[in-house]
Amino acid sequence: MNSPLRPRATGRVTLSDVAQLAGVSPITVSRALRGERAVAPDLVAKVRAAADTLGYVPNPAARALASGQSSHVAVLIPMLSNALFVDLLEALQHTLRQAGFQTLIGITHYDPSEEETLLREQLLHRPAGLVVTGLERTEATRLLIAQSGVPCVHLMTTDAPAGSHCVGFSQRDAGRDMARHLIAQGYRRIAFAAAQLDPRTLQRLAGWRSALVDAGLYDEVLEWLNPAPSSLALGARMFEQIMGQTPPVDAIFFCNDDLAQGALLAAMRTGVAVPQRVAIAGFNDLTGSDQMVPPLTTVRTPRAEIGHAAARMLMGLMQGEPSDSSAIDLGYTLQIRHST
Amino acid sequence: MNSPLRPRATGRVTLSDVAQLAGVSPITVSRALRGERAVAPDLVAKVRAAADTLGYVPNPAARALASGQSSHVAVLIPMLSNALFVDLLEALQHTLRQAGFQTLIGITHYDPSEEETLLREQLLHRPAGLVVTGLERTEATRLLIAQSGVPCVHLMTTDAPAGSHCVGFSQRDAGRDMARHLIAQGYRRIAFAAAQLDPRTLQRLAGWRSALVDAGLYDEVLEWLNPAPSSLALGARMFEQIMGQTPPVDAIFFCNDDLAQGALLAAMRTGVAVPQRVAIAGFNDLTGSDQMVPPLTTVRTPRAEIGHAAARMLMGLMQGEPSDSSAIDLGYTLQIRHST
DNA sequence: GTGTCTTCGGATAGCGCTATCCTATGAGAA
DNA sequence: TTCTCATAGGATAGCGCTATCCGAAGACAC
Repeated sequence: MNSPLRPRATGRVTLSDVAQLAGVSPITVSRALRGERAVAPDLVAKVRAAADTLGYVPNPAARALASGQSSHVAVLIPMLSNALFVDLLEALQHTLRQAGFQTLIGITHYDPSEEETLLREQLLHRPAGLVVTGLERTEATRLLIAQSGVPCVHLMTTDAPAGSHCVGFSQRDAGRDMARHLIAQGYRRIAFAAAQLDPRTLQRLAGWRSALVDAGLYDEVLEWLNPAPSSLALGARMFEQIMGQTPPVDAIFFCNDDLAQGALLAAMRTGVAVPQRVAIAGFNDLTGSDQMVPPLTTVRTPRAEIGHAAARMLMGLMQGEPSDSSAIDLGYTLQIRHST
Repeated sequence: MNSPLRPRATGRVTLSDVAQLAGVSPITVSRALRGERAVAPDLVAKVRAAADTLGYVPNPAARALASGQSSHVAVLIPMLSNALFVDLLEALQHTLRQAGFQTLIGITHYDPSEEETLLREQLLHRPAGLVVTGLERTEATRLLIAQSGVPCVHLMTTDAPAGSHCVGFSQRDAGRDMARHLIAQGYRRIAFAAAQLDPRTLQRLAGWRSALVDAGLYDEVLEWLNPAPSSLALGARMFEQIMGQTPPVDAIFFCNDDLAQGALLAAMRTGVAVPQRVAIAGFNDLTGSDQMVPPLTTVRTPRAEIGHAAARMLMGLMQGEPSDSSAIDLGYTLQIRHST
């Protein structure tokens, strides 16, 4: 009596097997298992039991083909060598995985055209959801996202344009608050040193600038902007350049901890006393910043929380939860240590 | 005349559209595009042209369903917060992407049972290939890999069991060579400090041990093993513990750069002269190690090369390239700097 | 009792591709 | 000439699931 009708070519347990065992039609099994439509409770139980006995697992490819939608979520982030995004990604993936979604990671290297390429590739796979970083992208990319109809969440920002969804915090406010902290500490020539110059960095710059302008301390020669990628080595180099400036700066706010750590090490090498001669502040509170000598003052950003929140928000959108546009602001905290 | 037969529900360009335009049957299009079987050159050209005009892109789900195989490669690595694996992954993904494969990343957190769970999940998606880290895993995992029939490459190791494929270098030899370097430098009480205690760390330990035994310098109290995850903070803590030991050690070989960097910072905080009072060596040559004060002596490991080689090897296997078992040894280089 | 509406199980028909078998054609051997 | 046999295109039949339409059965009002 063992399924004389179906030789079952691939050897895998299919929906029909479960249906046969449970004594219902395949479509009922599909519905019972997905909870897609009302199915009588006793039938659901019977189907579940049958699925368990047979060890049934749905075939994602078949599901994707029939429904026109995969269980993939494409995530586009600038870099994995930035610990910030690693933490974010782990949180995101963790939450999505529990709901049965696979995470596909694309690394844009801060390049909008690379982002566009990656997005096109990912869209072919009809992802169920999309997570992108920031708001700056090519017009074509924006259009692709909009026209694809795939729910999309933007990371690391809070100013959502109409119809879009964000999770992050205000980079600008964070930059301003750190600058204010330095001003409150009595520093008067506070440089801002940045690399990569991605949009979020520039927002921090804007925040720093507004604080300095408000305090009447702004001077454009205090802006040190370098488009090269961030690294400890670059931080060290920039530190040495900035220290050569006259009149001398008494504090440097680096746009991220990598640069700040490099600067701290350079200070040590060259015997510059921190924070006596010059104060140093960073951004992100990466691992190790608390271990520096002296421990680095920085801005703690809620990376894991952003990841979790983004995942939850996306899952809401994917379930068709209506929501015109929304932004979740998860804030930040100044982490004052001894380098300022 | 515009395809009166096919209302084309989804609106996407399908294989049949291309077939119609090219004036051949769908299966011929499939074959021409994949190069799966001999197709007349002029037909191939015609099909290619038709596909280009229509902007045809294959549907991965349909392909996966029909062929029973997806274009995914599952990659299981222990951690993304370890820069080593980030570099590896980027290289791997880069090479695989060019060949049209999607990379699905699973993070095991150095936990064999988590690896098993992840593998089961991934196998449901019938990946075309599999990349795993190291050789240590549960028996069930090993069996799953073997029975799945999915081509698999093992990273970061060179001693391949029969029928398996590896890309890496000899962790043991690298550990031994660093120990020998320290011995040659005149150090006599050389500690080995390790965290996480994953198999690769233990192989480095074995290498260190053999070098010390050979030199008659081995003493088991020189082994400092801590199962906690590696971090700068832990490196600092271990450094302080080790420095309290009598008779005093004159060199410490840390199993990775995170610990070593933490130790270097701790040395600076506590005013311990490196390398005069104690030499410090690390492993992996992570970014920043050259920026430390003093610059860290370490072992440069070919992470990106391993990623590329693994991708190429896997693609060979996926194309059915016969190969009983193989191992690619990409070596390592001692990176001698001023901390020793 | 009849009509309307809701609820829930099933039949049917694909989703877009590939595996497999089949057939037409022409080359080469006997 | 006749019989292989290799070559290359096509017809057919799914892969395993879900969308969609249908209809039976019960609830409720009039």
